[in-house]
Amino acid sequence: MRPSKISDDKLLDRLTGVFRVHGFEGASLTRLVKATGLRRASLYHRFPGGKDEMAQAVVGWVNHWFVEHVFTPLSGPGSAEERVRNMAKALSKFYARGRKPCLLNTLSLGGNDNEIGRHLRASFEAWLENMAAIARETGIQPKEARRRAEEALIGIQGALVLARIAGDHAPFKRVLDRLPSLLTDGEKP
Amino acid sequence: MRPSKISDDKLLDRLTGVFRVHGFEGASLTRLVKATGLRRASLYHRFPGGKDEMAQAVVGWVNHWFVEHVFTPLSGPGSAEERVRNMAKALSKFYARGRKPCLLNTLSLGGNDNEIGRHLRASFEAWLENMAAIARETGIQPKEARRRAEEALIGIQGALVLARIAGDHAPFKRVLDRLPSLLTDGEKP
DNA sequence: GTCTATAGCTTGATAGAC
DNA sequence: GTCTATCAAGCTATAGAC
Repeated sequence: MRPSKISDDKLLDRLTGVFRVHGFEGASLTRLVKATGLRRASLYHRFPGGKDEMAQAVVGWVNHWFVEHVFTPLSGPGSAEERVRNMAKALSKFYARGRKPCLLNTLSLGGNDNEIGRHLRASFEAWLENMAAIARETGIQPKEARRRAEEALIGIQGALVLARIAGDHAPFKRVLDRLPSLLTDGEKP
Repeated sequence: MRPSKISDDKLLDRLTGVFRVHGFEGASLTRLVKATGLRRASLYHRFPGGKDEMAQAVVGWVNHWFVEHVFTPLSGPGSAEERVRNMAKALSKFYARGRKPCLLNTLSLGGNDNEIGRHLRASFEAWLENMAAIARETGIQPKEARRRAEEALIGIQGALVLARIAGDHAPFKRVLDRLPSLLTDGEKP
């Protein structure tokens, strides 16, 4: 077989870029082709299931990125506060300091009672649980830990929406900066 | 001329329902036709500018709804706390207690450096400013008032995203319940 | 594995009858 | 003001050469 023009990793990265900005319906084959440098038929060779499979691969790829760069460090060595700071750093990178939208948000457009929707929900829940876990670890009661994890996720998602609509990226940074105290302190923030 | 099958108000309400769920690209003429009960050509008779004009009309209509049901009560009679509670009530209705997405979020998909994007930004800014104003009114310093308004908007938008993806509408209610203390108290929440 | 070419459907939009 | 009928352009997907 011929050599690949583009690695799986780079390919998924480019596809992700289109899906996270345009959503599923807006991610036309034409846009995906332009973003990857491959032709239609080549994309279908890599993803025989078509656009659906591309979207699923993208969700899996992003989820894997989160496991590696967000969840794993969160349960690794170092103080709880330090680990949350590392998560915030990773998130800042993934969202380009508020300039790139969240795939979970844009891909869930149009309702998500489908295969992709289930994947999105699972990723979302894993993220929530990982944040709640580190909160519990610092002595916060389970219910309150869950509440704080939800508040963290709400802040992140809300700030990304605000960044996209208003073009103001400062609130996103503010939210990230507050994560350590939100997720590790024993007192109400 | 023949009698209208559907009033302007109801028509815009149905169109809004499609745009807020599917975004601009996902709001196909077929979906708009099904939602309104009108045929393609009839929709074009009402909106000669096509889908673009429909989306703009929807944004204007929602903005008008907010002016009437959210902004005006916010600067009306009653205590500041009471007025914020009324806003929360109106928001709860507009978003169906977290079950309906925000038009500002879904319509801003794909970037908003266009005519509609400018309208979205203006609506968003007006909302922010109206919340900051009531905060200032209760003695909060301008900068802090702005910060609180942003936090309120972040909470609302983030909770709506969480509701859509996770299917959990409790956090949205929690955010609304906290609005009065967030926007009117003199102390940090 | 990538390419050109093409099929078949859906989209946004319009013409013209009533 | 609403309708049927129709168009060109865009869409997803596939066939087959290299």
